[in-house]
Amino acid sequence: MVTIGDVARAAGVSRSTASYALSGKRTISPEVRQRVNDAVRQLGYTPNAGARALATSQTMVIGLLAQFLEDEFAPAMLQYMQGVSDTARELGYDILLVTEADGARALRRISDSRMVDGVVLLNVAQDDVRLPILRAAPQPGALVGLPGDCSGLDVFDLDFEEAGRMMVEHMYRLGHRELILVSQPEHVVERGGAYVWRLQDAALEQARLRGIRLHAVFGESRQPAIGQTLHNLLDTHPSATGLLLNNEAAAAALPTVMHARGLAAPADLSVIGRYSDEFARIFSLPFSSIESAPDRLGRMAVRQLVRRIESPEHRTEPHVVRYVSPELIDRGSTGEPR
Amino acid sequence: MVTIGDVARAAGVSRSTASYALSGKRTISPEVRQRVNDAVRQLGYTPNAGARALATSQTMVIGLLAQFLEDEFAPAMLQYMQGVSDTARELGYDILLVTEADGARALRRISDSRMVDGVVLLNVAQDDVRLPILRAAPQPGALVGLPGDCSGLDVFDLDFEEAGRMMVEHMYRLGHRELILVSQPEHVVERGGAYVWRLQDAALEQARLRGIRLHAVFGESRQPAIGQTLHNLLDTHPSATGLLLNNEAAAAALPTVMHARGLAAPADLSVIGRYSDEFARIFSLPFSSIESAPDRLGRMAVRQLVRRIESPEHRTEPHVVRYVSPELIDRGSTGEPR
DNA sequence: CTGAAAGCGCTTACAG
DNA sequence: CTGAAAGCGCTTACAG
Repeated sequence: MVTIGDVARAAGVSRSTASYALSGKRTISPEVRQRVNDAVRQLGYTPNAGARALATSQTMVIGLLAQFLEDEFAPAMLQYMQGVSDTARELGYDILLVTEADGARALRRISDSRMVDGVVLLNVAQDDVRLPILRAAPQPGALVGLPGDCSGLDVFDLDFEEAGRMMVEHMYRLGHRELILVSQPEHVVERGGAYVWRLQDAALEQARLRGIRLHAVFGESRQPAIGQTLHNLLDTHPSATGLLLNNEAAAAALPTVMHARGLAAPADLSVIGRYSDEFARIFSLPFSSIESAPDRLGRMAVRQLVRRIESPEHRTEPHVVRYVSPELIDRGSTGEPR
Repeated sequence: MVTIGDVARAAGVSRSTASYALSGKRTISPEVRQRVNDAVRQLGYTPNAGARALATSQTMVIGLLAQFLEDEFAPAMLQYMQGVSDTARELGYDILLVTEADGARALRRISDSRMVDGVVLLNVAQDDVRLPILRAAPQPGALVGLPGDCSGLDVFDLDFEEAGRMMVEHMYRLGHRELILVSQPEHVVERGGAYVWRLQDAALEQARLRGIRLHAVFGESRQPAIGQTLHNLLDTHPSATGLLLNNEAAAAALPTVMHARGLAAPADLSVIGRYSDEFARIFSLPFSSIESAPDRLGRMAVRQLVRRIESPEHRTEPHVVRYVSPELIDRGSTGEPR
């Protein structure tokens, strides 16, 4: 391989001068700079990443810990990953993707071996076993998803409480007085998926305030089970006039279920989901929804992470917990109760 | 950070002995080995990846080049990525995920800087601009998807020709004589997505052999456009009794379309798709389908790549082009024509 | 404005 | 069975 020594020789300068000419970290005479640049182009020189990492203690790589959990809706994950990956590249970083089931072990491995300058965690649980490891790590970390204890880490998440209130309030204003809320599977709750109960508790509280009957249930994340569950719910609560979905699989299944029952939204049933616009487009979901903004959350997490990585001042700044405000995208699926 | 020097000091041996004790590359007395292992545990030593890479010219990282193209169905991509990622980890490798739009540039960057020991390319096109770069690279490469020129690379793909023949032949045997084939969008063809015409051409040829009328069209990869296209097709060819889908979005849209038209499979229309079983489960697609085996293809690509990376003999072995034989998974959506 | 040298943390011939 | 030393390819104080 061609090294900086080769470049230096070709340009007739020392290795240090070649290095400085490339980094711009000290003033170099224009002629020398030109000779070095020419040599680089001619020889096709690219710095060896491992050597540079060893010398600078910077890898220019960000670790992305994603878990593909059986009971969560995999396609939704992809959008977070894209937001993280695209933003990282814009800022000059590559992504080390880790999908190991044992996230704690994986995190320790990439952190201890100094493969990464920082870490983004997806699928963060209430009492996530990866957090103590990340806090003790020399690299900064950013989370997408709210854990019970946010100390020592930057946290980004949708404001699920506000999302729950917003769903209920929106229906309330339209005149609805009995609603059904379908959340993610109970497994997700048991595993500590806080967003499930954050939205649900807030929705229940808001319903209580408004005198609304709200039937809150956990639904499967797979077809066709979730479709059957939706049928059962509509059978069991015939007087409910609105449906709230904090469950992508349920949203994807609902069109077929409504078709089968001869229901139209909003004429027969008002519907609000919670998913990304991209998701809505791919699956042509005709329901108004709270935007979950996965790309934006991934982007925010990386931005903050890189800020901490690159500047000592930011490194020691207090950590942030930042909520993305939910936004209701109107796709015309809500109206007055039938 | 704790280095092998710290370990050596704690164990009372030289750094080289500590290194050998850990690698097992020469015989070490049991007591010394024990002392070294104890020191490692006590100090929490993990080798620095950059330093090791510099010394060994091995990074234990595999590059994964994936492109999220507007006109392809993103969720399908995730399954290839999982197959690659899981297999890599099993074999001791991490994944550098690159999703840059300019794949050629990205490939040159990670290859030239020696960030990876090998590369897996997804979304390979007929005349893929990344291939010449990969052939010239010092690292071996494996492709998922068949390009026009396979020289110098290991290639893995579903046998789309056989898949096309199989779809037609299956319908023929059931008595069908007029079929519709919906492929991916024409953009995909123009970009060089060979699998589209490989399946289509083979299907057309088989139809010709069997005296079947086959209407082959390109369909959108997005909702609701693809739904409308399906409606139009069924309107235009009322005497067609079978539908073949080489288009995930079409498969996802079809249940709703059939519902809207009051059609049932296979009573009114026989249907065969081409997608993964995982995909079928997530979206509850009730159609028989040719298994596209993304996890298996990702797995095969990584296995072969690692074989080349790790052994000089395999390194120089002739390259392989390996097709996964299509398998028809019967979900009961085909029968005699109405 | 430039060069010689040390050092990052490993591995691995070379010597004993 | 073990140690001292060289070297992987960079960067960056230290000197001039």
